Amino acid sequence: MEKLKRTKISDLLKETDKDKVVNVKGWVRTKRGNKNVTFIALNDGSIIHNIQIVVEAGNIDEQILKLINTGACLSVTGTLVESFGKGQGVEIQAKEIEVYGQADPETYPLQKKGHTLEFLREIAHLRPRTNTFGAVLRIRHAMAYAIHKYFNDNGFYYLHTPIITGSDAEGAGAMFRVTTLDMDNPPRTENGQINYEEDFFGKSTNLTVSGQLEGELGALALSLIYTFGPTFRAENSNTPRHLAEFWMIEPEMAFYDITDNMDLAEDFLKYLVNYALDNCIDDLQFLNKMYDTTLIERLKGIVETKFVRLSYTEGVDILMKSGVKFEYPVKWGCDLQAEHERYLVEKHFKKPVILTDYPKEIKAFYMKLNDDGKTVRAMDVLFPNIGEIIGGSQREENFETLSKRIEELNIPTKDMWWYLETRKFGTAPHSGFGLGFERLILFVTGMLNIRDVIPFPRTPKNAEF
RNA sequence: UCCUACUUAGCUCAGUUGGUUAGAGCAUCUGACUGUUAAUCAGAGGGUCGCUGGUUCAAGUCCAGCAGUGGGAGCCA
Repeated sequence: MEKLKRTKISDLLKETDKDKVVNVKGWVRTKRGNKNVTFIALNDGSIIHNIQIVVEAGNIDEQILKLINTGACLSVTGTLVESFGKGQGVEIQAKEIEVYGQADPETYPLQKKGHTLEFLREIAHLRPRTNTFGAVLRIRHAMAYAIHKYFNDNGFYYLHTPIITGSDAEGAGAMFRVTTLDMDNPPRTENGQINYEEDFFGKSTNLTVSGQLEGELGALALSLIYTFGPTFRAENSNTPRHLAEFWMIEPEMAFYDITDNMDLAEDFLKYLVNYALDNCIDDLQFLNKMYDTTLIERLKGIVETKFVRLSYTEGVDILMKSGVKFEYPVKWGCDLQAEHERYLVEKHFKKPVILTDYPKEIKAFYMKLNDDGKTVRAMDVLFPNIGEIIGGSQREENFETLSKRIEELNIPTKDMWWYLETRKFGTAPHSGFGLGFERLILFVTGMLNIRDVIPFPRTPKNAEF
């Protein structure tokens, strides 16, 4: 007899052709019933919904039924029928069940009842089997796909920037060292320093903190590029918004000024949120019901709202006139604190805000200096609840101005000669920004902790899974 | 890294002024129930009270140190 092919539950629930024999495989969410009939809710991760398996007494060996508990993996063959129970449209009348893997109910940690997200973090190897993580991971996938689709459809090329980098002056934070030297007995130079000339690359290397500098090289050849890859920061940050390993999207565009850059960022974010609403509504509805009943409303709001665009100077003005007593007092030149950003986004405007033209002292060396000589063409996109979701700028394309900034900030140029050469040979106005992928997923899912929107979070003191 | 709160059964949590045998709900196990919807009902088992030390006749409870986790801050995406 020909082997019956497995049908995904997502397809079965759409099936209109009833009374046919199908095979379904998945993991048991709940089992209940009496001595005449047993009901099994089966989920295969293809969709948030389960399919109900109905086992009439006598159809399946009782010994096999006994092996089936929450968490067990089954292959079920049976007839797809319209359900005459209330909770579902269709169900499967089981004819044959093979138990692929049992799950001992005494030790299997996932119960039918809800768990706290903190507990689920301790069992990151099993949490994808929960409704919540299934929904988050499917949305995460959809967003990754939508990012590639958006850029591809708009003429951007996907540039793969290196994970291992030889420059340690990218200025975005502390780095993880990459080495093959024997840490117990490293080679030394004459004055006792570790001799990285004997290391794998013949120099000291680290994991990247940003693909931007290499991204600029790509943009100054292909015009429109983006990167989408893992990024590493060895900062001892313990917050619900930071990871030591996270994914970042960094478009870089030749011939874009700061306004073009803002237009792109706004259009891009709206496209992604809209994509989630169009393609992930089942999962969003689940999250909306279980975690945040204003989620879908808020997502729709983002798509329809025009983001506020405001200079740093205007922002400081609003904060000073607000009469609010902040823990950190505001004055022109200070870096804006979380409380300041939150006031502007959540209290004053109640919508996303793009802040521009920050004082040069509080921003990175590569940002283009404005004519006033005091501010740079930076732009931060601030979202409600999340804070800074995008940071970007028009880049300084003038060789002399850039060299002077690098000198002022005492950045070692030895490892960055290649970056500076782009300003020597056919320099061009260009802009770009970085979007933290997990922060986007936080916003789209309504989750509150960044550790719950990446399958295997890397944070200080945590690399178990 | 700083501030702050928390850590008691598999999970979520009570636990009074320091005082006899540390409780509940859910989960698990056993049984009942003719179609259930995180089924229901009855019964049973289940604890090194985060770790180390201290105070005391007596510590889950008070004190100190350490660890882990949550929240806030800084760094940023």
